[in-house]
Amino acid sequence: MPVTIYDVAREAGVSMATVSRVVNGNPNVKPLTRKKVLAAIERLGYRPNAVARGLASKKTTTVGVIIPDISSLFFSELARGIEDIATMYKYNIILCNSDQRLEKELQLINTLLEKQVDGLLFMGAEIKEDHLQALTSSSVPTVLAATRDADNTLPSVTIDHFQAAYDATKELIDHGHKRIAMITGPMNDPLGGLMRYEGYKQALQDAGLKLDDALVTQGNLFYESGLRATSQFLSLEKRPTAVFAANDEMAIGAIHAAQDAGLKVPDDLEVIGHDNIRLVEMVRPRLTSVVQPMYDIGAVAMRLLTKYMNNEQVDQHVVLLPHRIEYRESTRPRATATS
Amino acid sequence: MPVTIYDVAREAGVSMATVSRVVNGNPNVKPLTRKKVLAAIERLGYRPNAVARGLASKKTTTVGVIIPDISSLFFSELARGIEDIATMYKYNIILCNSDQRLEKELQLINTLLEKQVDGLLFMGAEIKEDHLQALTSSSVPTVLAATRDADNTLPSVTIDHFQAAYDATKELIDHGHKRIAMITGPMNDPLGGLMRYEGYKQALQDAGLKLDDALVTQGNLFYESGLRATSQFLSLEKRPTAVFAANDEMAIGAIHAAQDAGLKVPDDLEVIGHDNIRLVEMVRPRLTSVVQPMYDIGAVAMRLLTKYMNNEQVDQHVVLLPHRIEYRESTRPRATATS
DNA sequence: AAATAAGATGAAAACCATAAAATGGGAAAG
DNA sequence: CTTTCCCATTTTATGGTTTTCATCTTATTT
Repeated sequence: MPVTIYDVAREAGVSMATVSRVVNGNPNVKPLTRKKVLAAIERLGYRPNAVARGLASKKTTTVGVIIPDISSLFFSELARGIEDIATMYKYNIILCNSDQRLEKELQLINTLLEKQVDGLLFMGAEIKEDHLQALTSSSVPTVLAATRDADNTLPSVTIDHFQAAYDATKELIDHGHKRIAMITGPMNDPLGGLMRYEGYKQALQDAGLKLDDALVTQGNLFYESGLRATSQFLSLEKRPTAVFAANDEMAIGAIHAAQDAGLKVPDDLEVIGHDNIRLVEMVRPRLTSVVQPMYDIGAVAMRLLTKYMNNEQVDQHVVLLPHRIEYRESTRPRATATS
Repeated sequence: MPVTIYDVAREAGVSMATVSRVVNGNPNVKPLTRKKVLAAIERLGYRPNAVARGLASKKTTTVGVIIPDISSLFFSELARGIEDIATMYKYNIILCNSDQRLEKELQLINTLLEKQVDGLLFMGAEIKEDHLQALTSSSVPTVLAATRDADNTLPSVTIDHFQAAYDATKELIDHGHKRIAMITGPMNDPLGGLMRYEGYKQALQDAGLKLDDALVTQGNLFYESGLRATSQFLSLEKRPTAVFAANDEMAIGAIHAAQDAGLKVPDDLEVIGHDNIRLVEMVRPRLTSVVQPMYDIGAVAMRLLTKYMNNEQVDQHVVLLPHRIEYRESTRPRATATS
């Protein structure tokens, strides 16, 4: 039977209320009393029971995190950002993998609410009506990280995926390419899939290039699919001379497909990836990539959540973090203004 | 104000005890009563409060997971194994990053025990007396994953690191190499650092090769350090012709260092990595690596923990999972028995 | 010195569930 | 027709805190 606050009270010759005050750093305690209590705590090896505390205070200092797959480089980086900030604000994290399966996501939301989390951080692709309903079925604050719902009902932290894809494509266009392929993400993902594709299309259109459906393939974000898509591109009669991939893993697949076909990157094929995961430094040539600041997205999302949990004023509930392109050797040196 | 079990009881015209039974699937409830209760739950949108339940039942169905760094490919894979099995057994996971800092580790153990986790899963390098003491300061079952304490006091799940390193080195020896370099992990890590080094040494010794200190460098497990270590090796007068790296990231660094120096892998330099993380498929040439089944280690560790949490009989508290070498193109084809 | 304010402490209720003990009704056993 | 047993259910106690609210000290003001 573990030591309770009552035992400490008896040992110190005070009431439990006083012990509680000492433990919680309430200033209204005489120094001498505090000392006695602290001594008793030490002597007995008292360890507060957070469950009891949670029941009494209706706060668990725990937030639920629903993530598609923690073993993905992308999400694990995000998770680290979340956890770091959570720690900073004295929260713990219950981490759950959803594999982006709707049913599981809904069930997880429910489980986490049962566990009385103080807040919820949700990552996933599409946010459906079901999600919204489940997430608002209690008054627990929720923040979306690296995703958004269509109507911006919920607070969210993302980058501007349309613009990011636009910029990447524009960069390739500026390099003089006319045939630019794209390996998209799953199109049921409104941001990472659809939005990036839209940005690509828009950039082509603005440059007066016409979209060639043969140069667009939907990938599944994994290396293999980038490899496959690209070797298919390269088997075309009219090959692309540049590839924009919706994530880095596929982009690396693209590089290797080119190399396997005896082509040089970037000379014969330029490649731009997306996300700038740590992998980009571990390929030859190193991969030029659109920086999506995963860690920061996680960190900012968590910070935002703490504000909601503390009823702080929030002026912007939809946060767009800046993106940029990190240039490496999978693209040719940038055209500096020359004649 | 949320709906409580009491509200449901009133609505259904029964006592809270009966509601509790229905919610917990206790069979001793008349079908009609169960139906009434279920209807009331539905009508009121009742959601059990897991904190209250935890206080009353002294079980939280939550386990604490202390991991060095979730953003590492190695550990995130492990974490996924843990989480999958946890889910299977209806547990949730509180995930904490320790960065392998002793102070933080101890503090996390304490926090998790305060939160009344039903079990603890610990990952880290060295297990010191402090750890043991903190981990046994309560009677919460603990399992070590991918690490062990020196005396095997605690249950653990690992592979045989000595043997794994021995095998990898032996493989290179069998390829006829006389100068085999090693990039070790941090030596304060008894398993991933020291043990692998010991295995390497033993293999050399058994083959009658003598250890050359110039061919051993301590790395920090990151890509860069593999890159640096190898380019240093290659600047030696008497170059190594093969490299064994204590993890894959460093091994990939080794490959690139060789390539940057104009050498061919595996023709001029054979490289073997360790862990077989997903990255090994994303380099050219693809990396031969010692398979450390991260996912399985996590899964088995979690399974073991569930046994302890349910007071099941455990016959082996120190589990060694099998390892093997996965051959790819960074090593030459294996010598099949020829003349 | 009296009145008042402020600070320190304690007693008891509340938090929401589970667990153990008690109750009542009906069936089987004697 | 009791007695015993079983089943479904209720009653009561319990878990370990925090949180009012009341009380008692002590300090401050006039």
